[in-house]
Amino acid sequence: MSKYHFNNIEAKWQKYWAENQTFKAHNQSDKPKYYVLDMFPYPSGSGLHVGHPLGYIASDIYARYKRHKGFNVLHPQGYDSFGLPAEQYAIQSGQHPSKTTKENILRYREQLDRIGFSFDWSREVQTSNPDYYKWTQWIFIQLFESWYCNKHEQAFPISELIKLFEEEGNILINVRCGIKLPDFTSKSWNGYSEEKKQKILLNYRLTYLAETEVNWCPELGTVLANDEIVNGISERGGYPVIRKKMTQWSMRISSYAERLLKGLDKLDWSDSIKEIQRNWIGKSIGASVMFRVSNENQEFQGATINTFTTRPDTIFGVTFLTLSPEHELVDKITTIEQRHDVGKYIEASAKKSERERMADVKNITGVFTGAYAKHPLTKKSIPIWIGDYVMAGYGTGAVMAVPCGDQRDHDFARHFNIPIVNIFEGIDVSVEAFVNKEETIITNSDFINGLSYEEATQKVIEKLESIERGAMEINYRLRDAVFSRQRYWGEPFPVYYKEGLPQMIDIKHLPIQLPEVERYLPTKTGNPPLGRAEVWAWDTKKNEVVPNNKIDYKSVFPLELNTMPGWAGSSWYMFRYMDAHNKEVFASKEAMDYWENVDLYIGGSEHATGHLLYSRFWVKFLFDRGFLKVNEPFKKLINQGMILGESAFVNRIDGKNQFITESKLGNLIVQPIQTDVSFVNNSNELDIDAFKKWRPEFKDAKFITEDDGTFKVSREVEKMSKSKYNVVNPDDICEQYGADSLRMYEMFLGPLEQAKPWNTAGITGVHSFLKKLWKLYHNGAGESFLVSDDPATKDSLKILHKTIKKVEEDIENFSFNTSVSTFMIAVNELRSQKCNHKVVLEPLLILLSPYAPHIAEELWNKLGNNESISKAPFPVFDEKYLIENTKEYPISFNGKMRFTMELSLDLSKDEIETAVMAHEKTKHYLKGRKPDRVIVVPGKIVNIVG
RNA sequence: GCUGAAGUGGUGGAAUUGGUAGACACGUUGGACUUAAAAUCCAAUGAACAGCAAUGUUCGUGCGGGUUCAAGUCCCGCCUUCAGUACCA
Repeated sequence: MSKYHFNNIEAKWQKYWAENQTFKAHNQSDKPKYYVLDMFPYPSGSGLHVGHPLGYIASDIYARYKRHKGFNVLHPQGYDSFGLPAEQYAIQSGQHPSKTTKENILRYREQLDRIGFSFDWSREVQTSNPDYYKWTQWIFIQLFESWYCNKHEQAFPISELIKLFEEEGNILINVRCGIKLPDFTSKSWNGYSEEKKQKILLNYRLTYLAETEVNWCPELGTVLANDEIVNGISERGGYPVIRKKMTQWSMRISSYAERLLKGLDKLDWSDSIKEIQRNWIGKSIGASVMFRVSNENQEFQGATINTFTTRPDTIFGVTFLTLSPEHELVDKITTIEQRHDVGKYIEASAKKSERERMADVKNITGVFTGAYAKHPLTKKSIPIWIGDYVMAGYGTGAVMAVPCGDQRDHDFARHFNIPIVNIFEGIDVSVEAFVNKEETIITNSDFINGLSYEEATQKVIEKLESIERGAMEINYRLRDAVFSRQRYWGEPFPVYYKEGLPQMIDIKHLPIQLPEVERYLPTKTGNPPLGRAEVWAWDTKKNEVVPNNKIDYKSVFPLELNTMPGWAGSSWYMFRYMDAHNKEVFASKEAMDYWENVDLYIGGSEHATGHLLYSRFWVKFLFDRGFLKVNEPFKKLINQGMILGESAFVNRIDGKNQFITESKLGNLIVQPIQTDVSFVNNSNELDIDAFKKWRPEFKDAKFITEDDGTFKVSREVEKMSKSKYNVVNPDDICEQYGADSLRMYEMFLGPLEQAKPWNTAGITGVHSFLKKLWKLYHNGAGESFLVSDDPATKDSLKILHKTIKKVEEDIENFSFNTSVSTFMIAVNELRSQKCNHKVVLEPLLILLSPYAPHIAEELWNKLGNNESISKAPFPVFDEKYLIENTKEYPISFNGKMRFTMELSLDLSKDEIETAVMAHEKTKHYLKGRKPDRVIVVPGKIVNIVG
């Protein structure tokens, strides 16, 4: 038992940590608190590959470091266990998603345990667990029971809104909510039926049921949120997405747009991720401008088209209006002559999928409505067009077109021969629009002639406000988030329907558990899978879920058939860890007061516009309603980069079952066949026999090899994925090299936030470092433990303190990669000094233990310590060991470095100069010349010029 | 198009923030040990030129300029790659 048997050591300490609950966090402590969190994984069927633990290793290093630094550290882990893949698998296999999920979680746990994380598993959460989603449902109800007041920039209980309606109607409230509903007085409110009141209230609630245009994915049979679509196709599966009108639950995240934007300034997140969120929220300041319709159709004379513009200064350049095809007034204002063309155009554009519309950007299409509107300032009549370059979802779905100042308006005007009016001094706009607002001088524009963009904008807004035809307005790109999914494996809504109106189930009766279904597909009538459940009705007398055949619409009502999206459970889980088993509340006040929010959050940047935005929204809402003390979930965020795989390809000669080695490819036409990377060694040589056995069609394949008989593959770096056969399993690495090697190597690969390719061959470097470390604590042959109590040499102490300083700085800066190098250098130097002194070797283990906890625990134990190394305080850096009397000064001539010279540190500037000029080598380089001047930067450099 | 990040040996990547570019590791080559392999250890390794040699000289951080005694690092102008986003008015 003297060699470095990492497998035994690692198993031993993992067992020890579990049995002693070494990493259990307590909700009370004299120590300062620190909360380190990973984005919890979705437990997929393929298990973990070496890329997944990267962020977990980083957070584990930091958590362990903080413990050494005397913090009470909360470092939990759990599973985001609702989601599409388990359900897709259930559809194919008929197996219940909960079964698959449970199996996958077990497998994940095994894999995670093997890497030696310091998670407090007693706080584990699973979003698909009813004890957990009870509170997801509870939050949903709270959102339903709340409205947002812009005046106070805060959410309030809906009961207060009802009180306001009873007292003053909704006229002022609408202004405060930014909602456009017919006004009513308190008197008429009080006279409304209960049903009408409920319908009105739905327009104010923070989660609401509404017919909205949604992204429908026919292949997946569900709607998708904007962030679940990439390039017009679904993020999962890559299926086409079309626009469809459906009644859906939505979250009024748009109410929080301004606060979500402002809150970013105070967060310690990377600039890039903040910028992504800022762009996604997409604030633009401009004005609304109203145009009255004035067509011959008497009935709609006086209808008003509201437009949004960021360039009010260009208002005198307006020559037409464009409405989106979906605009509500299109139908009303179109003249009888134009009705046919308009109808055809709308039909055609509705058929286009999101993707086609995007691909079609260069094609200018549109149609004239026949109607005209009056310009609010010039009173001129301008035509109203329809064009699908105007989006229904942004602004008001209508634009005032200024062809001289906007390229799209310009293109449209030229295509349809609409006049272009120039309002820019000294600019030619006949070929393209002039869009540089900073250099604008306005002309041809009545009272704003000669003004700059800012001045003109302000004057125009003032004018429009005075004649009540517009106002300053702020618009956000951020849309309300669709919250319904037509799927089985998600949180059921705590909602039943009475007379077509949604009713919340009292929170006393939560959770509403997912019902059993026979199959996981939509019903024949197109209802979601929950439509197949036979026990899915709500009995308002018994307050429980009962069979559907009991529905009488008097006391038993049908339940909601949709389920919640994946981001529901992940939007608040960071608070559940604080008090994971609480049955009364989602987490106790004491626990939340103590832990506050996450100090350090580590996860991928792909969640920038999804999870990271939604959870900020929910936290702000829970804060408003007094359920939370904090209004941001994550103080500091680190986005770890992806670890990529190195795929291998064998090249098949076109049309033949014959493969050719890399170097002989020449100009041959070949098809690269992706092959399993386990058949390929470090020199890119293919194991031909393994490859032949892999697939029956390759059994008789012929191989044109290199001259030495080997066959070389082509390689390419891409995402690690089962379908690319380039997955490396962390279990295999642990088996062969140990978890400590895996942990250190993942850190060593490169900067945490950067994407980098995995190369198993390189792991021997850190692995042999650990072996050398082991030998440092044993006698030369690595036979017996040998650490001396003698005082250490000055040089050894210097190495130790250099290492303390560097490692501490590195961890604080999350430069874990350079720390690993620091350890390697330290161990090499200590070995060359034959250092075996406890005073040096003991602190070294504490430094190393966040990175390689198992070997550190083992050696720590061998040094005679009975407690886990994780309880040891971080070594204190002492500068006195690094102070030197002399220093190597670089001496350069004309900026070119020539040699170094050892000089005493207490020399003055002049003394250094004298010493340098007297040096033999200086004379050699000067070759008798006299220098123009000598520059001495004390402590740094001497430069001789001339 | 817009926004953000980044370009350094054969490879992954260092560089105290303006001060000896290429740390550390992989790979490669040579050597030691061994019957052999594995393991381990040692040495060399940016390029070019000169020299038997120690060594020396020149070039070198995407490209072109600039500031400075001194630039991978700062400034100006480009190029390329990656990521996010997009008829957003």
